[in-house]
Amino acid sequence: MPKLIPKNFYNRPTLQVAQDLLGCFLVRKINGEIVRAMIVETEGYFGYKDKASHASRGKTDRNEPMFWEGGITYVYLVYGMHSLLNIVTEKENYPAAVLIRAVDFNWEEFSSNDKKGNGPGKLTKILEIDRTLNKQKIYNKKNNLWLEESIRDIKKNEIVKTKRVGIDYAGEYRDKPWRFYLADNKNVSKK
DNA sequence: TTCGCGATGGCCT
DNA sequence: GGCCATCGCGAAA
Repeated sequence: MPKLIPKNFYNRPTLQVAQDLLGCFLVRKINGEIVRAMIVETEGYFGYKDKASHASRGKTDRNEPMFWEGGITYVYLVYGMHSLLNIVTEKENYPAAVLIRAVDFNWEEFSSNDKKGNGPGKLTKILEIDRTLNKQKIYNKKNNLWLEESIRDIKKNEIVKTKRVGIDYAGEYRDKPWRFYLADNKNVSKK
C-alpha cells in the first residue's frame, strides 16, 4: 500500500523537499475516483531576497500561506488563467514553497496531448485544482488532495538541476539551479 | 521544427 | 496601469 507522506517531511529545507518530492505521487479524488500522478518536475522558492519568490516583498494576502508551516497548499492564479500548485515547506513564519511543475500519469486515458501533465498550468487543470484548494493540508486525505511516498528509490544521478522557468527578471537569483526534474522522463515541461 | 503572440485577471506600485 | 512562477495556436521555415 502506498504511504501517505507525513507532516514532518515538509518541515525541512526547501531544496531538499523539492528533490525528495520527485517520484512521489500527487493524489486527487474527483467524484469518488482516485487519480494518481507521479511528480517529475519541481522548483524551489524560499526566503526574502529571492526576487522570483512572491514573498520577496513581504507578506501579502496572496502569499500568506508561504509563511505557514510546511505541508499545506499554496494555489494562485498566473496570467489570469492558470492555477499553479505549490507545497509549503519549512517552519512557520519563514516563507518557502515548492512549485509542482509537471507530473506523469502512467495512464492510457491521459496520453492525449491535452491531458499530459507536462506543465504547471496543465496538471492543475487535469486534476481540477484551483484556488478553492488553497491553504489545505496535504498530509491527510480530508481535502481529496494528498501526497504519497515514491514506490522506488530515486537515485542522485536521475535528478537534473537547472535554472527556474519564467523568472528572467529576478536579477542575481535568475540563474539559481533550483529547478529539479527526472532525467529520463518525457513529461517535463521544458528540455 | 521553432517563433510570436493573444487571452485574461488579480495583484502590487 | 504594468506585470506576470503559462499555454496553445498559426505562420514561417
